[in-house]
Amino acid sequence: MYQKRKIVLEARAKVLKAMAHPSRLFILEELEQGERCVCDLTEMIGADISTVSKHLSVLKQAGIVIDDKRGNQVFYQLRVPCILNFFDCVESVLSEQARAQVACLTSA
Amino acid sequence: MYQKRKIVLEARAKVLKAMAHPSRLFILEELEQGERCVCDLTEMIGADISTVSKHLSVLKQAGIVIDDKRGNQVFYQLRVPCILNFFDCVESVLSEQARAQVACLTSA
DNA sequence: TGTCTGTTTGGCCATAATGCCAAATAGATC
DNA sequence: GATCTATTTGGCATTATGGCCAAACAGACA
Repeated sequence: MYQKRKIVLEARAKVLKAMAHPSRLFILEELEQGERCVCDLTEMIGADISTVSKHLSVLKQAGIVIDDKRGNQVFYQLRVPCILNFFDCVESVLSEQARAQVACLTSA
Repeated sequence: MYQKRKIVLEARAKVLKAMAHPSRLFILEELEQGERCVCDLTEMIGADISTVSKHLSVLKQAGIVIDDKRGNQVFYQLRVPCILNFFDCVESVLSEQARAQVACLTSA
């Protein structure tokens, strides 16, 4: 039952795992606007450039972004722009949580 | 720039992180069909029941599932069924990967 | 009450993720 | 070639995750 789907589910989990970090989500949102170089993203995030570079490599490894070296800069862009549509749903998880908390408070 | 969105992105990342495991994805797919007790899921997954219970608690903590104790069994169900719509997109990431690999092979 | 079944929790170990610094690499430009 | 800039990689410490076993807990039911 599970064994049969395991390969597929492992592949999906890998993509989700790559997205599951606030800095990487920020990068994806930013790339939704268009390509960005590592230095731009580094400045916006405010972490060490090596840290940002590693985040980008995680996203690249997962197949979510692609890179393009021009001159001595590397530009990253989304490979599959739909990736951010999901957040309507994630947000509904979060707003359900908020609603439940309010309900809990008002009933107390 | 990033600091302003950090809180929101951390919340989203938490939800994604909770989903980012093959057994937990399997659980979500299974719950899409309807509620399941821990014992059912444990048998399907084939891991220790304590392991499955912990996976369920991760999903519950993230607000993705809710539990309902009836008798001495605990039934879990999806709280936000849309959670699985996302996989059309995740699949497109994966199929892009596959396509790129084929392209790479044929050009070699 | 005793005990059986189903589930959760604590403890432990092995492995993976995060983030910084420092060093290596690659292009550009002098 | 020397050097400057942009980026990646290696190394390390810290923390989180995944999985099992054993123990605790909670209902059901004799």
